[in-house]
Amino acid sequence: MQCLCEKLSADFPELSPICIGHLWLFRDLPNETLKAMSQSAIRYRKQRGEQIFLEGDLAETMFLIKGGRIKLSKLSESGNELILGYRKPGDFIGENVLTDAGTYPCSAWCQEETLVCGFSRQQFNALILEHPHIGLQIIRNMSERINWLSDQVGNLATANIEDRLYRVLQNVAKEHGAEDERGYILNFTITHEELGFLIGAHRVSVTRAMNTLKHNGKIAADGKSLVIARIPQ
Amino acid sequence: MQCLCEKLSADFPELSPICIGHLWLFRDLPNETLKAMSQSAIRYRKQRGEQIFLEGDLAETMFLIKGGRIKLSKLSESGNELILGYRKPGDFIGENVLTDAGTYPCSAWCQEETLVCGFSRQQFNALILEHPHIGLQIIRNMSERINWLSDQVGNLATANIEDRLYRVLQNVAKEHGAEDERGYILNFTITHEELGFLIGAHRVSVTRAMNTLKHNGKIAADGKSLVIARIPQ
DNA sequence: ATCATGTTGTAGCACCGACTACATAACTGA
DNA sequence: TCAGTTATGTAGTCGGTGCTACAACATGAT
Repeated sequence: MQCLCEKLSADFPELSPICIGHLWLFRDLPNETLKAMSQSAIRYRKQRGEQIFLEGDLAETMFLIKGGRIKLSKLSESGNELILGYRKPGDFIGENVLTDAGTYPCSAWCQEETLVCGFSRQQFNALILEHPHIGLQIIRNMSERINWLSDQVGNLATANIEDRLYRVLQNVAKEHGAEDERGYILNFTITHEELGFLIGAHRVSVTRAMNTLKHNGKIAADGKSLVIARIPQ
Repeated sequence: MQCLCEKLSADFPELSPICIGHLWLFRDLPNETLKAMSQSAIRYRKQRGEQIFLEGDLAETMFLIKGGRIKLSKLSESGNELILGYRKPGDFIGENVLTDAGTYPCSAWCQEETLVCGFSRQQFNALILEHPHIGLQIIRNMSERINWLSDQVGNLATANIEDRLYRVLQNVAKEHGAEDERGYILNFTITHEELGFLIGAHRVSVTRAMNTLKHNGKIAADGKSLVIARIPQ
């Protein structure tokens, strides 16, 4: 079938196979429904550094990430940036369009060139009511997010920066990286400053902690990638 | 219609009107479906201090809270308890039954006498597929939870204990307490130790912070309740 | 009453980590 | 190739908070 994504994504490096247009869950839908649906969605193709939405914006659209990587962050009242996590192709962001409150609780920034597929509240509502499988998919996705956030809360509550850093690196690598016998491979760069925003620590402290982690063999640089050793058990 | 909840809840103090048995979204369902559904669910009535499930348990059941209050907590690797939040009647817990991983990311403890309604993964799946409205309801609920957790992450990342405490108190009171012209009223007791688990701080530090908050007029004791002043703007 | 248990208040020491400041890479684009 | 920018490394000071220890209550059971 005809999906707008395909036109936009002609030269796009890696693309998620998950698409409202040809999602497996739509296999058995009549063609014209599919077409209507996939064409009613708004597509955005954005460059690194651009935003999808900002914390506090009226939440009127939710998005499915087709390709790229998106950073969810918010501002702490001390004015510092605070990273809530990264989202990858196949993930949904901005699901709280359905909440009454109706503003995004965080901002979404593109870390790389990114392709997303947006749905309005009404479209989204209708979509779920008509195709409950999508609801299930979203629930699973949100559940992962809750797990991650719970983990983060656990992390942040333990004082030690070194441990916090190690665990966050593991989580990020587990979710977004590859894996081999040495451990998880994180193959996109995160600056120390960003890591600081992620674990709520000062940049300088991150640098220190990174060095001791390297020194203790818990992490290792491999060209541009970072190898995070699994916890030996 | 006949709902098991009613039998169990004969003498229960306050009960959530939300019930799979007579949820508004079921209004227009045929009576026998309703009956079958509400009777297939497992009901638990538990006392203060009992658990619904434990972190790491195989996640096979999700629950709708009918009455009472449930504390979600986990153990940090330092072995400390860490409270992720409280859930009230009408909320869902254990939604990650749908995740592949399949273990609960946290434990659920009853803070008071509590009545819950449990559904197996299969029941839950079927329920959502047949009645997508329930899916929507759950998505809304999870979205609130994500907001709370995001907020918590923000809180924990800002170093200052006093601010952390104040904000957590506000959030808890906003969600679970009453409200009058003085501010939010928290009418169930949380010990300083619990507050410590909630903000990831030492009990002694909580006591200190509570006193300065009282001294600065940000909070005030009113018998057994706690009045949390709104931020004046 | 008495005891046991749980909660809150207070003090002092030690230490982690925020912060500032500056040096040294590494990268980017003319 | 050079300058401008961004990322990383290192040092020293200082405040916040963890931790231990103990005292003062409160509550409830026997």
